[in-house]
Amino acid sequence: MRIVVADCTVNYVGRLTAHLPRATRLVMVKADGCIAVHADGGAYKPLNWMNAPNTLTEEQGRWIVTNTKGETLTIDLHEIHFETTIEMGEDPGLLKDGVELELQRLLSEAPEEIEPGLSLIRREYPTPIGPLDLLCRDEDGATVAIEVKRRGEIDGVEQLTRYLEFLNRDDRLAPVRGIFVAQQVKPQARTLAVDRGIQWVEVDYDVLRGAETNSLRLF
Amino acid sequence: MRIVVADCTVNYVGRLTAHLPRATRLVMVKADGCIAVHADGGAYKPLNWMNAPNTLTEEQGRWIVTNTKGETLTIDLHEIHFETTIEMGEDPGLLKDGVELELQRLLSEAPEEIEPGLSLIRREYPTPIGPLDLLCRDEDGATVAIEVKRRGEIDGVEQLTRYLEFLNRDDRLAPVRGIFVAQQVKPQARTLAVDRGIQWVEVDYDVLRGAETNSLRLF
DNA sequence: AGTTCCATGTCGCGG
DNA sequence: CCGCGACGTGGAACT
Repeated sequence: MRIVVADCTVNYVGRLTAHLPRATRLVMVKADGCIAVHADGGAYKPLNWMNAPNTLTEEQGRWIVTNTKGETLTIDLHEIHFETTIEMGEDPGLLKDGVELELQRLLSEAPEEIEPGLSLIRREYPTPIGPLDLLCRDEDGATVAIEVKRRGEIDGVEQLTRYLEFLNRDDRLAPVRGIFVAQQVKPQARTLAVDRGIQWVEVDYDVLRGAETNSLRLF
Repeated sequence: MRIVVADCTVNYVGRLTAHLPRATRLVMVKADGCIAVHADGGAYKPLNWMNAPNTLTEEQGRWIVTNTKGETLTIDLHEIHFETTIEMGEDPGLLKDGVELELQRLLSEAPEEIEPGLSLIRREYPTPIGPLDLLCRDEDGATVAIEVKRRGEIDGVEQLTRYLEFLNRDDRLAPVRGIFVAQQVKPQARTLAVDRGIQWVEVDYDVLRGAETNSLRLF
């Protein structure tokens, strides 16, 4: 990794046009070739950047970075305050736990947390427009399509609507009703869901994990 | 800005749980207090981070960063290879040009570029599911709902469809027809729009800017 | 390569 | 501060 702190002017021309007036900033060049220009504030996002793969051309005090999509990042280095290059080696990578897939797994093991009497038919039920998160049966034997999100927004309701349209054409399943499940369902998503005749349910991640722990304790 | 290159182990507990095994990485602490841990690859996004505002506690070889939401980032620094602190001063900020809002503004000032005879009723017209970009009246006095995108894709057509559903329930406005406007309308979006009885129009950003310049020249 | 969809999304604006 | 939508969204998984 190469680190340069310098007074610089930056211009980006590509999906939009952006300009950075002269100031002191950190320019970071990673081993994969990606470049980021950071100010001393403003969260982790750089002011300007160019992802790999790209081509870096170094002229007299000017770096020109281009990619295959015809985007260009030009960095004029007026005065370099500091520069170093450090060998870091491969990174073993990040381990994550607690994202949407995990929520789906927990719910597939405890569908009654969504609605009493609900039982799982299949997780990731395949349809021509993609897999439905959970296909269930309710206590009356009717089919229920469930879309799981961490945060429930309008997009998710649209997605479930498309699944329902398709599933209701299958005579072996129809009529199918939908439940939109999320840790938090946004007001607009609620409005749209109700308008479409879709129920929405909020679930608590910690409660679900607790439920799992409890059921494991039974063994 | 403080820059530390070190062998480190990192743990994040918050919206999810994440763990980084020991390896050499760059730790960046900005003036506003935000912290980012970068590997030597993987685009501009850090492996782990904590935005400002937060509290950094430094113990013996261990940094503990917490924020008001109860999230915690723990960085164990096993061996520091390099460290420096640099004063950068305020950044004058980024100047952008060519994004959606600008396009919407230009069109609100020249709706006839979308369709001859069109006049603006209101920009950002409020509806229960969000603001409609432009509400207009055509030369016959009929209401027209307009959704503006930089790149016209299916999502945008879906969005306009939802607005039309709601607007057409309002007797003071109905019947309302829709026009989908973008610099470029993708084939799939065109198909869906036509299928829904929605017109689509491509506009040229440079022409719109030219139109603005011309109208300014009249004064 | 193109498409779809998640994300500790982040960011900015308006209520 | 919350809600909402754009973003040079980025990035990964899958076709």
